[in-house]
Amino acid sequence: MPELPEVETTCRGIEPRIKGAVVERVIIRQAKLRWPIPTTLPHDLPGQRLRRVERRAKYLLLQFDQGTLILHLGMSGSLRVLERGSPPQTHDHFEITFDNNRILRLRDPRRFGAVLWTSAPAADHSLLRELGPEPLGPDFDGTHLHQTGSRRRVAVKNLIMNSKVVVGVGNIYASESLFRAGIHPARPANRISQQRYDRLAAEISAVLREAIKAGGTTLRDFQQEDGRPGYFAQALLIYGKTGEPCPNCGKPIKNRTIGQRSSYYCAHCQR
DNA sequence: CAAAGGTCCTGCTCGC
DNA sequence: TGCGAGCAGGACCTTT
Repeated sequence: MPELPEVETTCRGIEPRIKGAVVERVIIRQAKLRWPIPTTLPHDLPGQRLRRVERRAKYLLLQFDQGTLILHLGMSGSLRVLERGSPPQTHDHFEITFDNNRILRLRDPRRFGAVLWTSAPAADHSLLRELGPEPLGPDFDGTHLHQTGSRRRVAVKNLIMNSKVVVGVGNIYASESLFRAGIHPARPANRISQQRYDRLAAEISAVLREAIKAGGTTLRDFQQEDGRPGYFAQALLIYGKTGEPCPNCGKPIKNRTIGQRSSYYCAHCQR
């Protein structure tokens, strides 16, 4: 799925093409996503102007006159902006047609994504209220990780993938940042020094920034709003490279399951 | 049959 | 014993 860089790429891609436009029509083809898409949207959204497009964690927030549409891409979702008349395909579940003849269309084969509506401030929504800091924002650093990690015994990989600790770090970038920081993914969170957490925080921010620059990582489903893939897959150092030589020491890259997720690491370089 | 980029929810364990 | 925080596992769904 879309991790933070893919959602940010989508956010930046769709914003200039639909911001300021007025909704003409809303179609729900498949309401059964993670939660049902509110059936009131086709009635309530037309006539409202799209004021802002923002990202918080992996949620996209489309702020209209009367409230905010909260979108999540789940594991396999993507959003595209197409011209009016463009025919929908399989797994195209939801779309908004705007008065500038553009369609914002959600595709999500696995249907782990979500489309929700709130008329209150989006930050107060139950899905957003308890989220940790943005990894590219001012409240995220090694001290934050060190403090949160100090009372937990979970593997550090689980710590940084916990959205209450820091948002936006998914399975790919967790492996990448831990490799770059030289920290073993299974190391207990309470057995890592402040100094090493400083390094880890810096690597998390750096790898996310680099991935955003490349338009995200496409392994299979992800596409940018114009249909192109993301190009950061070529820059991955460790993710998905089981058995290949470590780019640092040459020893074979290992793979094991940590917290029910596949984890890639070099047993020699990461301690 | 297993695994794939997410994350909420439930129910258990642990320590005070 | 009770409580809250932390934690593991299950659930959701389709495609390869």
